[in-house]
Amino acid sequence: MTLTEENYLKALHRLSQNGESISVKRIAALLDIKMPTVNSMVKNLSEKKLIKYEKYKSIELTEKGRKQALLILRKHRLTELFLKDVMGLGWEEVHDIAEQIEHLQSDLFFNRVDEMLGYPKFDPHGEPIPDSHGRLPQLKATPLSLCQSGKKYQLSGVLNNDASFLTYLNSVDLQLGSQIEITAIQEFDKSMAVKLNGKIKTIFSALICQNLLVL
Amino acid sequence: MTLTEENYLKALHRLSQNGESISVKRIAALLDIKMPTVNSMVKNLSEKKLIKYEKYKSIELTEKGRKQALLILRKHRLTELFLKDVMGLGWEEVHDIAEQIEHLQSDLFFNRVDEMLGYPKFDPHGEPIPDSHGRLPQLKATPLSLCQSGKKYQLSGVLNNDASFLTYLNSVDLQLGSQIEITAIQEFDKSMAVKLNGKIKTIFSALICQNLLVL
DNA sequence: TATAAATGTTAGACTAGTCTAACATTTTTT
DNA sequence: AAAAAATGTTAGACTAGTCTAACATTTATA
Ligand SMILES: [Mn+2]
Ligand SMILES: [Mn+2]
Ligand SMILES: [Mn+2]
Ligand SMILES: [Mn+2]
Repeated sequence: MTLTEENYLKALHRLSQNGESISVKRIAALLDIKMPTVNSMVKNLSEKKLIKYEKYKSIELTEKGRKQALLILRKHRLTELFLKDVMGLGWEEVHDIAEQIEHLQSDLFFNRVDEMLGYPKFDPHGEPIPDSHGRLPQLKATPLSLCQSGKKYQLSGVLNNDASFLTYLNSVDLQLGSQIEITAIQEFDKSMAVKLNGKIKTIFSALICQNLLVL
Repeated sequence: MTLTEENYLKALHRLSQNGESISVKRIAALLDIKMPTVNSMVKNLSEKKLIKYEKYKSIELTEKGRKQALLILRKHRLTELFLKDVMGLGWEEVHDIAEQIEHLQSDLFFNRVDEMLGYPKFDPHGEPIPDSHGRLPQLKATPLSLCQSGKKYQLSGVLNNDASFLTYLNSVDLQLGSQIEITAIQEFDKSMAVKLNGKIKTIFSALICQNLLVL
């Protein structure tokens, strides 16, 4: 598989995550590529039996395609954790580098990464790492935006990996495992007053709350 | 620069090493690509002022092209040392992976690699690592094939990075820094009887001797 | 020095991946 | 149900990188 095909497969997998059906339009938007280009790649992936496709119908990954996607995701997430835990980079710095290293062809390399990290289950953003057969454990964290006032939660993941978001979390000392107590919820804009790690008090906008996963 | 252009530049640099002049034929042979393909890439690199080229004349890297080549070589060699010293791979395993990682675009990544390794000067095969300005220290090791009988030397580099060669050296416990004593030289085939690390006695063929650099 | 061999170049074709412009189908709105 | 909007497809062009076949130039040999 080419690097381009791998990136399409990853996009396809991501779009199939929230139950919604996959359209040419959505793939094009996610990859910032024009629809006719996507259309021709869709035909190509279909010929390779990586997706199920009929003209004007919505697109689905085949079992084969889904497995391929998950194996690339595995390399991406292992790499991110390696960059953070072994090389000491911040969780806001690792994604762009992993986006390149995920295409590396070397079992030797990734097996060693996996081994050095102690066969980890989660990446630096709390996302589960598929196993070497492409199996993905489901996790049951909920977005902070659906949580109740007065209760205490633990940060278990983030749904947005933009450096600007993660750097903001750094600035309020929030990491995976940090405690978040909701002290009040604003009716009007759904913003939350929170106490972090029992210390910092601040306000989270609705958008921030939607992107924080807690247990 | 594209990955392909980077690989051509590296090849050009390598061919310019032993003083010989660079021909389309030699580039084609080294990269296992046909001459007309090389010809068109040569025109392309020439337009980008990375090489000096006139029809039917021999090819030279410009200062700009040479610097680019050395910066890629820097990434290659830093990566090889990282794979060996940080990740524990063997010197016979690192080249192929480095061939891929050398094309990564991330100063952050390579600066961190450099830092973790303590700003090293040599790669796992004894080759000097160009500095971040593309400057390359010259080293004055000599091939074992030019050395004298009865003297003791120290292995400082290898001129061949094939896994088969390096694995052979592993099998006789030879690493960078190992002692090699020449006990006799065969007139007929220039093979050498050697004592390694004061222990193992064996015979090195002329081809092996040509590929070992010593001080 | 004339011929042959080696090397280099041009021309034209092909694939992967991208685009724009035009056309087709499906979905939504009126 | 008709018209309009949204979405999807086709056709055709372009670039990077590769190839083969044919032609040109330089170098070596007789
Ligand atoms: Mn990521
Ligand atoms: Mn990628
Ligand atoms: Mn190497
Ligand atoms: Mn390379």
